[in-house]
Amino acid sequence: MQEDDYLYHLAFDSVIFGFSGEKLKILVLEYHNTNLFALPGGFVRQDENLNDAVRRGLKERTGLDNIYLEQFYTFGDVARYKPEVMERIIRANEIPDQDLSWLLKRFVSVAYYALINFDEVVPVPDALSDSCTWYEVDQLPPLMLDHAQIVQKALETLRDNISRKLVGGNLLPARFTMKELQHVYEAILGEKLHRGTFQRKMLGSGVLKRHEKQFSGAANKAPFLYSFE
Amino acid sequence: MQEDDYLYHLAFDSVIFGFSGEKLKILVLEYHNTNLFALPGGFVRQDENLNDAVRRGLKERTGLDNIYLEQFYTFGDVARYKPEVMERIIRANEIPDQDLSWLLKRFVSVAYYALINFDEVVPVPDALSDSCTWYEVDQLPPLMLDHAQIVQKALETLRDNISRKLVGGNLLPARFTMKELQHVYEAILGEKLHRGTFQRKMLGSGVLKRHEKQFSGAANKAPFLYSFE
DNA sequence: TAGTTATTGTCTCACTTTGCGACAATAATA
DNA sequence: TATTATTGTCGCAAAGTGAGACAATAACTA
Repeated sequence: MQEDDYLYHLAFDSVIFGFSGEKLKILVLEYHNTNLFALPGGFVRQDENLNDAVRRGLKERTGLDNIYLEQFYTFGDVARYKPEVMERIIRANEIPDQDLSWLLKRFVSVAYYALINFDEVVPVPDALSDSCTWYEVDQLPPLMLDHAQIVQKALETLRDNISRKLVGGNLLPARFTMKELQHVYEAILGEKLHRGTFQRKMLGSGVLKRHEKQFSGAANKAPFLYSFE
Repeated sequence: MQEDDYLYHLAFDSVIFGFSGEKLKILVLEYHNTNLFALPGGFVRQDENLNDAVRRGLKERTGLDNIYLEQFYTFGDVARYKPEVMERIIRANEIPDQDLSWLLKRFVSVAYYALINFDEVVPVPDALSDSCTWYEVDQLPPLMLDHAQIVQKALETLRDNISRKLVGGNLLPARFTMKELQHVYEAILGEKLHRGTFQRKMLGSGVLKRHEKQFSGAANKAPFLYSFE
């Protein structure tokens, strides 16, 4: 990690959403020996597209390519510049001698949210972190800097987009039941939806393909499986 | 304009919308002796919030404070880095000796759109430009770098937001007729709207206050004036 | 002064969308 | 064969939307 490899003053942060146990979750890093929690993020190489840098970061944390990804806001307040926090992280890691002063400068951060299939992922911490772990969005640890605000805005944007873009399926496996899809919507919107109305609207949208039934072994009618497109 | 005053690699661009003659227009700069057209933009000072930098830029171009302003995307492709363009602008201006090499580096640009009342503004070019002029959005001159793409995305975002945020009034004087408001919507959406339906929806939203009538001198029923909130 | 004209505010009517309950179908169990 | 929980779908009422119609009206015309 050298000074000249990256664009000064510019970072990115990713709010990586997953869905499990009927709850919406995001990935959070914990830095070594600091008790600091943060969103996965990174820096942009001199010769790298911003979007590609974010995809590179996602690949490193999740192992996945081809993730649904959307940029939603760029955070550029002076108040988010707290060099003592970065210093604490660097110190705690006893990084070998090199010029890290560029890391102590002010950063503007471009924020993205990603939607991934929880089951496909084994999260990997970055070099400075002990862990990369799923947290329910309403039970997050205290996040450093303005990362709680970033999560908040990601959630708002996701809520605005969920009905307009039919994007909820990215949080599920390739095939899923209507009930599972409804649970995703309910977790994102934070409210119960009417079963009949939900099913009617989804089927009416024309983007769902119906497949064979899923026989779960339960003593009741088996649901169809669906996929998008 | 010194190197250390500004954040490296970071710029902003503003798509400033106005409405006149039933057309949607934006402000475009033309640089001295270059035949280059560009969006108004600028750089962020070391001790300045990103949003404040954009407001500073708007104030300089339009003279207005308290502008309706929204960040909509950050453009960070490597392809938008074309040092020869910036070099051409600098050369054409015969700027006195100082270190301008930072201007020749790659920039990531945060884009905003603003909505202003056309009649309140006398556009002011910046130091490098001959003019700052209104252009109809569908009759723009060829814009440098990726600025045409930025305008396109601004328009899409504005279209998405117009119905959700009741934001159209920012393009009109404090008091306006229902017909004028409808023309704003039609210009943004690019389609004709039904008069009765539009009026019903606007009045039903509850955010319009009705004032005295406007007697234009025409041989017909005079319309009411409205304001927002 | 009375008729004319263009525009405005509102209404009606049909059609679509949405919220919500109900009912038959069905997979496994008793 | 009856029972139970869940699913797919339907029906109905309420709300929202698109499009035409009509009376009201400001100024002009004869």
